[in-house]
Amino acid sequence: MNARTLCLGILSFGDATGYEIKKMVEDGMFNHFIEASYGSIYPALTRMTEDGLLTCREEIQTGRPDKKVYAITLAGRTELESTLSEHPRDDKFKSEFLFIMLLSKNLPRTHVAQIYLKRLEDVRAEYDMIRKMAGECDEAGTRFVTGYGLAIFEAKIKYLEQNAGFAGLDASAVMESVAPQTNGRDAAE
Amino acid sequence: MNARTLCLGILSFGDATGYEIKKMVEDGMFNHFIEASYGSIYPALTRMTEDGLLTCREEIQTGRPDKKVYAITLAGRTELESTLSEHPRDDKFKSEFLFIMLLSKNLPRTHVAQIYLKRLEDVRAEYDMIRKMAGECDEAGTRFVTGYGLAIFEAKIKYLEQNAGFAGLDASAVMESVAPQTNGRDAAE
DNA sequence: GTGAACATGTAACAAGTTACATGATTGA
DNA sequence: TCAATCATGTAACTTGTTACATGTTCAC
Repeated sequence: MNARTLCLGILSFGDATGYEIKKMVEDGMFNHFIEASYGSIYPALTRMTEDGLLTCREEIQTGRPDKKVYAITLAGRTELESTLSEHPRDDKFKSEFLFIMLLSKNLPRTHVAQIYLKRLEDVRAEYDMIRKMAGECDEAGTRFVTGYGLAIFEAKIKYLEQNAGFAGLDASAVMESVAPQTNGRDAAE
Repeated sequence: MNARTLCLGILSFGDATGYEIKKMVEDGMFNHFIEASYGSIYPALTRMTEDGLLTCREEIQTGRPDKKVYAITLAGRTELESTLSEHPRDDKFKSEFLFIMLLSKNLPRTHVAQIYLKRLEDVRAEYDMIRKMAGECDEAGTRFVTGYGLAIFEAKIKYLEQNAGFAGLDASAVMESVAPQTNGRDAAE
């Protein structure tokens, strides 16, 4: 999905600046299945405003650049719906981690174990983030996609925990250190 | 991961042609977490041979272009190990399907249901493919990565089956049609 | 005889990333 | 004082995709 459609879709939920759109795909609700950089967002926004798919109102600020708040137009919604009516392409999944595991027999054991452990931590962290987002969902679409993310990340964590032996780690090494005050994943469900 | 490392990694398992490498990432063991096209594989192979990371022997064939069988050199293995010693980047996951589901409230219901059902079928098909591959794994690395794929795809299928209501589908609509003679996923485990 | 599989390769094109440029404010 | 957050934007670069070019054999 290109940057245009992405911005259009996010703006269909409500007005936003380029900066805010970036935040949403970076640490927001959508981070687990979308990505985009400023270098693709800003040009897309400018271009679509010229094309009449968006309107832009400038909010003057002191001490920092003026905010450009974008809003989707009727033409924009039409365009979005037309794009969305095409069949979605297959999900794209690329994993350097799996590639390394695939070739791990030729790599130093400690290195593999280290990468494995870090990956497990990263996956847990991302899981917790999605979980936090899921708590704030008030709408069917967002609930569905965060639920999907949660389901996949749970499966990843479980698999990594149960197959730690592959990386030469034992069960105790992959146990999650339980945070003392906040209740993590385990207690919350 | 770039096309160079990809080819190097696959060739570390054994000699292969560009065509064969493409097949492996297209319908082989690696298809669920890697992708590459001829346009990136062939130039990478040529370039790396020039760089001394690969050797190439030509097998003359009649009626079709000569086969170029590539083999990794010692320098190639060194290069590969050095690349692999860097920490892997985060997995990349992009889903147009989820994006459509996110925005589905503004889309025709029948269209959403149709896409949902097709996605479920596609995911099941890909699951079955990985499963078939998994049966042929004779080595720890390949077993690990196919197992990982299986775990994720099982989670996807389960989630899609249990949340079919979101797309306005009822339970009977998402039941897998049981093939009469071959035993599918359900019976085999 | 029609399409898929086998087999390699290039060139034009698309798309997005990275790094740079700018600069105030705020919290540790 | 140092890093992060807020805020926008561009240009060079990397990377890979798509489509084209070529041609045989085999199965349906």
